[in-house]
Amino acid sequence: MESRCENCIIRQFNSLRAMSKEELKQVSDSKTTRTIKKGEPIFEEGDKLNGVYCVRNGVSKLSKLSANGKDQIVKLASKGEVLGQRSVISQESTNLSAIAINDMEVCFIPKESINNTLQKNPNFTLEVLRHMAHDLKEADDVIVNISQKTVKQRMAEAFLYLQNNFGEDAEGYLALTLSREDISNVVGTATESAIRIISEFKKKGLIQTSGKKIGIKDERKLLEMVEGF
Amino acid sequence: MESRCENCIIRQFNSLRAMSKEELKQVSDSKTTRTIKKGEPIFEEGDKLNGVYCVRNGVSKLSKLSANGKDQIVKLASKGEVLGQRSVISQESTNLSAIAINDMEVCFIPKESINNTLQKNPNFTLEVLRHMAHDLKEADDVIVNISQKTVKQRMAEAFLYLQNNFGEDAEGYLALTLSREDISNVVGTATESAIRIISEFKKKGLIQTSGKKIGIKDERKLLEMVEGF
DNA sequence: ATTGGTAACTGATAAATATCATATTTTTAG
DNA sequence: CTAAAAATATGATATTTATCAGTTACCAAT
Repeated sequence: MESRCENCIIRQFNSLRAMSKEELKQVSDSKTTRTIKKGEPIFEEGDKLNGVYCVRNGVSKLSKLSANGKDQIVKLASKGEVLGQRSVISQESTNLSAIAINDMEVCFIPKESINNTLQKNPNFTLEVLRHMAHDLKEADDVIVNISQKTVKQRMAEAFLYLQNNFGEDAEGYLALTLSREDISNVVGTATESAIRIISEFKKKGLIQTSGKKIGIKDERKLLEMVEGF
Repeated sequence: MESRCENCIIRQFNSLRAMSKEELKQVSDSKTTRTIKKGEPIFEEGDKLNGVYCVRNGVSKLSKLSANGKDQIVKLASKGEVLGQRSVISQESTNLSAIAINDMEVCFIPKESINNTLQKNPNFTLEVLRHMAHDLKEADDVIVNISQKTVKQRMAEAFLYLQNNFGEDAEGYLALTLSREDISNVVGTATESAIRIISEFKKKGLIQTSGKKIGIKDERKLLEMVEGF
């Protein structure tokens, strides 16, 4: 049998922690759990969402496809993140696709449960609001980064970001392994350019690689590079 | 004497319309009005804000300065927009500066009034949340635009944006006149590049200029350019 | 009206980045 | 295990964009 939201640890990381016992019970009764295989979409750009997805396991990329077939990854979401919130709140179709980077387990919560709580529980609404304020700040920072930093700086930043947010494995490689293409889509550059810079960083001893895995060897130099030295 | 918020038409355009009579009265009693001259800041990056600013007149640019002295304009805010909301909600210092593009009149509303209402009036909170969801969506779109479109495409888009959001004057020039530097900071490019593209568009008959004023002559071609034809 | 300062503009060049072609390695499907 | 497909890698080149240098136009203050 599926576990109940009331006992879910994940909840501690997101706005659902501001729900009352009764509200959580309702959510738990209406939720369904889904597994998504690596590479499969949870939802796609333009979809009308009937609820939100709470990530229990795995990582999803939120991205938008352009006319020329490239897509830009706007955010990487992992355990505890709630996907589709914005779309449900503003009652519009999503502007982003959510695609699994590795195998995932998510809980689908129908929008009625969310909207209901938004109407009645100011604490919950405020919590969601705080979360969104944070996301907005981050998005603004990304805008400034992309337009003011070079590809090399953004690559360095991306590795540090991955280290800070997803950690490292026992051998010192980044715990979240992205394809070169995904890396280039996070950074906003051509795949070949990303690969070239990886080679360069490796040659300079800033990082090490093993297959597609990447490990940070000289954090300080990477940081300096981000700052523009 | 200053006008009262209860009678303020501006309010219709922002989340303050969700306030109750009593809440509005409190806001009105605690607010102060300020005029800001063209070029002057309302607040600057890193400031701790003690409240929000409701724009009554004029236009402000929200931007962030980088180490190398360039700044990126993230948003243009005009009549009805509330500045500093995010910062007050997340209780952090602002990550953006707000600088007047032309002479402005703004109402300062102490954060206590806002926080108080956020705690007590779910409708208001929800309204603010909806607004922020919209801003976040726009920010995501900007990210994708900057990374996937050429400078030329973004320039074309900027002119159309200015037309749609600020309109035209009697002679068909964009009602909001930005300096070439501000245009380049919206688009995220070097000032010289922006100027060059303006010259090119003019030569091609897409726009016309008169001093620093710019008028759109061939909207359809600009649109096609944005789409990548 | 003159002057000084700033913004707009233009050309030449350099630097950054994308694209195309192709080789090599890794992964996947049968 | 092996063939085919996909991902990674690298070189050559083209394109885009930034930078630097210098000129011209415009506005503000005496």
